[in-house]
Amino acid sequence: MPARTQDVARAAGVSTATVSRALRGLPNVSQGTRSAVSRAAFELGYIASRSASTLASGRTLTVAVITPYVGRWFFAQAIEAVERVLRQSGFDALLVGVGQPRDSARAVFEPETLRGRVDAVVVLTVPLTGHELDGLRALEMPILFLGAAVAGAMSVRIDDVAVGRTATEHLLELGHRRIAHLGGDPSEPLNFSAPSDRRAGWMSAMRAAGLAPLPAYDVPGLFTADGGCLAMERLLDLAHPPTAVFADSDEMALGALSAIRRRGLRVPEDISVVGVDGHELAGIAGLTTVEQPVDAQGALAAEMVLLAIAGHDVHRHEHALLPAHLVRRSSTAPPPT
Amino acid sequence: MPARTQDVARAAGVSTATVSRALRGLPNVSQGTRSAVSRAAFELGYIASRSASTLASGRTLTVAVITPYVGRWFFAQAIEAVERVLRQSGFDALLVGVGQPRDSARAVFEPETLRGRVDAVVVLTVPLTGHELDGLRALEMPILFLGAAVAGAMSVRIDDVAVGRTATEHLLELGHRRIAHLGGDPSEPLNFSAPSDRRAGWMSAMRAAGLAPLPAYDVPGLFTADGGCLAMERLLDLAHPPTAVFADSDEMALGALSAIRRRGLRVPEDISVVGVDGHELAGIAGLTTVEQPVDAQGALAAEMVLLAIAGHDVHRHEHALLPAHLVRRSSTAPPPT
DNA sequence: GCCGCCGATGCAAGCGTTTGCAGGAAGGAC
DNA sequence: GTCCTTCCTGCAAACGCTTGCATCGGCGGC
Repeated sequence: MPARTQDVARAAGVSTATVSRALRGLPNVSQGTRSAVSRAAFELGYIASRSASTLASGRTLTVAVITPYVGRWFFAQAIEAVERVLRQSGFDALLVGVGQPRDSARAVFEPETLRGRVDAVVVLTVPLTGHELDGLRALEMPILFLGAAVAGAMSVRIDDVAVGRTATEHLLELGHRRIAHLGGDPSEPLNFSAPSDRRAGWMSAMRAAGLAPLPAYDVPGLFTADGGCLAMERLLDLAHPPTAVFADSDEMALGALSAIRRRGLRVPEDISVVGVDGHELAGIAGLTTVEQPVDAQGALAAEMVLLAIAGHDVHRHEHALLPAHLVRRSSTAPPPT
Repeated sequence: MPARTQDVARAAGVSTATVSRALRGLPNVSQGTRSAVSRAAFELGYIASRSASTLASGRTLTVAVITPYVGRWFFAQAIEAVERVLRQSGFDALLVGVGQPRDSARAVFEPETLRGRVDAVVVLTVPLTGHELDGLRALEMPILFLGAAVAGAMSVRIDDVAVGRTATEHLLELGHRRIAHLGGDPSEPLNFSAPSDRRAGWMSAMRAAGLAPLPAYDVPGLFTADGGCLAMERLLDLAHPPTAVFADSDEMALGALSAIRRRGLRVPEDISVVGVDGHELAGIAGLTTVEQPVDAQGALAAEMVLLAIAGHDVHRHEHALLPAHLVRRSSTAPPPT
C-alpha cells in the first residue's frame, strides 16, 4: 500500500539507486534530478522502510536508553531530555528498563540483544555487572553513561563528591556539627556510584572540619520519599539526634521534612535539611538543595552520542562534568543554641 | 561477526528454513531437529537480526509509546508500567515524545513515520488533532489510548467525571460549600480530556448539592506544583476565599498546600485540600487524594495491546475503566465555623 | 500390498533498501 | 581532433530472514 522506492523511481523517471541518493542528500546527484525525486517522493507520501534501510546499511537511527527506573524524578527528567534531542536529530529512543534490584529472579539485561538494533547506547546510572559491561563493549558502538563515569566509555555527570561536600559545608558554615547523611540502599547488590560519592563528600567535608562522621548518622533512605521519612524517624529516635541532615536526593529530603514536622519539630529552627536534585516540589517546599542540571545533562548526553555515531572519535572517551550549585531556601539555618 | 541463520543451519545440519521455524516454535518441526537447532543456536550465540526478520515478516516486536511528557508523575509511572509489561513479552518500547503545547513552531507528530516501525501504538493522554488521529487510524494497527477514551480505538482509563465528583462530594460531606477547583490550562490549544472531565465532576457534584460552582473558584493550575501554588494564591486573594480546594492532580494540590501554609493558614483547620493521583509525596504530606491505579492502567494497556497484536479482535474496541478511590488523610476536615 | 495422507524438510522467491562498480556524457587541456 | 577528467546515473548484488510450495518418507487403512 505505502509507496516504495520503486514507485518513486518510476514517477521521477530514474532508478531506485538515484532515488536513494537524492533523498538522503548524497553528492553526485544533479539539482534537477534531486528536486524531481523530492517532488515525486512528496506526492507519493514516500517514507523509506526503516527495516529495509537498516538491513542494507547497518544503520538504525535509533539509540537505546537503558534505565533502572522511569518513575523516579532524575530518571524521568533525563529520559525526557535525551529523547527530545534524539528526536530533533531524527533519531528514535528505544526505552530499555532493567529491573532493579536485579536479583536472579529477573531476566538479566542482555546487551547482545541490542546488536543491530541501535546505533548507540545511553546508560542511566545503572550499576552494571562486569559481564554486562563487557557485553556492552563487545557491541562496539558508542556508549555513554549518564550519571556515572566508566572507563573506556563517554560519560556525562555531575561531581557527586563535590555535591556531598557542598551540601555538608553549607551546613557546617551555618554552625552545625551533628550532621547526618541520608543515602541509598547499602543492601543493593550493585552500588550506584552517586550515593557512595555523595557520602564520600559528606565524610570528606566533616573530616576537613575536624569532625568524625558517626556511623549512626549515616542511614539508608532508599532514594524514596518514604525511605527518607523512615530514615529520619530513626535519626530522631537517637539519644543525640542530629541538628542537620544532608539527603542524597530531594525526594528523601522531602520525606525527612515531613517526618520532622510530624514530630512537632520545626524546620529550620530545630533541624536543618538539605537535599540534592532541584525537584520542582523542593522549590515549593522551601527545601535548600544542591541543584543539578538534569535537562542539560540529558541533552548533552544525546548530543555527544550523536556526534560519536557520526564518527567523531574525538569524543569517544570524553567525560563531561556539569556544575551543580547550592540553592539556599528556608530549610537550613544555624542550629538551635 | 555475529552468527547468521546460515551458520546455525550449517552447524545443525539443516536448512535455514528449518532453523527459522524451530527457533520460533512453529509446528512441523521434529523434536530432535528442534533441540539440535536450539543447541547450535545457543552455542553460536545466535540472535536473529531484527531488521531482517521485520523486513521479511512485517512484524516489528515493537510498540510505540506516544507521550507529551516523560517528566510528569502520571506519565513517568505509566511509561514505566507499559515498558515493563512489553519487555516481559519480548516487545520493545519506542518512546515518542510529542511537544506540548504543540504550536506551529514545533515539528508535528507524523503518525505515518510509524508505519512498519511498530506493531501497535499506545497514546498517553495526548490531545491529538483530527489530522493526527486520522493518520494514526490509517496505520491500521492496534491503537490504545491511556487516560482518555477515543471512539474506534481501545482505551484504558479511570472515570474522570466520577473522580471529580468523588473528591467534591467528600468535601461537601464534610460540610464545605465554598469549594474551588484547580484545573488544567484552558489556553492549551488542544484540551486533554481528564481536566475537563474532572471539572465536570466538580460542577455536577456542586449542582447536585444545590450549589452554583463559581467561575472565580475555577482556576487553572497547569498541572504543575508551581501552577497550583500560584492558583491557590489567587484564590486566597479573593474577597471570599474558598474553604476547600479540589485540585486535578496531587502535584497541583501540593503546590496549593504550600501556598496556604505560606499565608500562615492551616490545613485542614482553615482550608481543606484534596488532590488526584496517589503521588508518593501526597502520602508523605498527608494529602487526601483520589488515588488512581497508574501502574495497573499501564500494565493493562500493554496487555490489551499485546492481545490485539496477537490478533484477538475481541479487544479491538474494548474500553477499560479502572476504579479510583478516595484516600482520606489529614488535609481535609470540616470547614471552620 | 497399494494408496492416500500427514508430518518434516528444503528450495527459492521475496521483503525494500543501499552501494560498489561500470557506463556514458560533457567539458577542458593539449 | 584526441584523450582524460569529472559528474551523473543505472545495474545488480548484497543485507538476513520468512514463508508458500514442492518433495519425500513413513504409516495406517482397506
